[in-house]
Amino acid sequence: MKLTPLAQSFVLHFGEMGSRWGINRTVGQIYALLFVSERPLNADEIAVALDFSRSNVSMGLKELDSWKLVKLQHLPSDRREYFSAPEDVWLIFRTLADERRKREIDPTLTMLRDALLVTTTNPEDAHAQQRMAQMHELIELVTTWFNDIQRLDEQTLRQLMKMGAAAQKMLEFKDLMLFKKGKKTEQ
Amino acid sequence: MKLTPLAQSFVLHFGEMGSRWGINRTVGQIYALLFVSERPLNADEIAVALDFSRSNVSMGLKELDSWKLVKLQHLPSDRREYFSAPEDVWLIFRTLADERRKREIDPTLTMLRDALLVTTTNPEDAHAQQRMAQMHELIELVTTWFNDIQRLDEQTLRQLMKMGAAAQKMLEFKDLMLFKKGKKTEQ
DNA sequence: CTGTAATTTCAGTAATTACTGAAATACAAG
DNA sequence: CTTGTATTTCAGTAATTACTGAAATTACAG
Repeated sequence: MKLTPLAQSFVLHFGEMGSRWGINRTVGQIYALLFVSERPLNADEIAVALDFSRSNVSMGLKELDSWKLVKLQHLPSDRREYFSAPEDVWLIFRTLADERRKREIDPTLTMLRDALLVTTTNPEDAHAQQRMAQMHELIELVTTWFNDIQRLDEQTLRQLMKMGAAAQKMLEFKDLMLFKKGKKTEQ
Repeated sequence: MKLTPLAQSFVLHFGEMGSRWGINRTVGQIYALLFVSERPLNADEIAVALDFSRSNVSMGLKELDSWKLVKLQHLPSDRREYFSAPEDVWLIFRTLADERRKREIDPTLTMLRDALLVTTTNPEDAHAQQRMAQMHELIELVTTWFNDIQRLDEQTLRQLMKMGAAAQKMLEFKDLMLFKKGKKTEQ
């Protein structure tokens, strides 16, 4: 298995970018390789293509698996495990977003909620709590919204995004629609 | 400068979470401290409060500055520089999102565009390019949209987000509104 | 079962990243 | 200019994280 220069540069780029996230170089490269590959690859093929040790590949795949980013399958009369990235880039995006929320946002929300429950007399703490409340509200709002958006089917999502700034215009029309008709106003 | 247990746990949490991003523990803690602080702090105060070396604080502040996340000011008849986090959490959020886009998304878009310009005969490369095109389209769509959304003023944004899943409902009404009236349909 | 191929684990080591203290620089005030 | 205080830089070191090869474990065909 030899990489073409095109695939090579894609893979290397993802290795670099990987480091800018929490994800490491190895994992980034492995995923990039699976992503552009025409067919599922087994661990040895990956190790050869990227020139990593077999065990490093094993650990990388385990990591990707924990992110639910790889599909695992077997080929007829071949005991080895074959890995691939999902065809659907939207699915990949959602999976990534979900997993990152779980790991990077949820713990913070929990911490903030706990901190806000503490009763305090100290004016310094009172201010800190006020700040935490602001942060909590923002995060909650953004993640809930993002969550809602994410649930939409791809077609709708695509339309929604293509509309982009038109969203504001829609909001101006909001009152003309169902929302204000007898229902209590938002915010 | 002595931290209360409440501030302490907030600061420590941000140190930990920092590592899950690219940002390091020191920088995370410094920002958390500035965020909850009632008043701007100078570098020495930060060093004492967090028990870091003065030079480490200097580097951390430099890093935060490169993210445009801190405000710098001087107090009357005090030569030292005082740092603070913006009051407005939305502003912080936007700044963070902008900067992350610049650092983590834009380089990838550039790489993808370059890779897609390469003309190739190889069927392996053809497939790789197809995959890269999918990825490129997705990223472009999501970031453009996010960009548009971000430009809205806070009030509108807040409404928009509170509506959440109602967005889908709005889309169903789309055709009743201006959009289809003589204009070419999207997508 | 047994034997073999596939995979994972893990202790040791390499590589990277974070942090410190000392020295250099900046600059306001006399 | 000189002095004193604030800040940054940077070389060396500490701490963390990534990676490897060997050994252990697992999977499964015969």
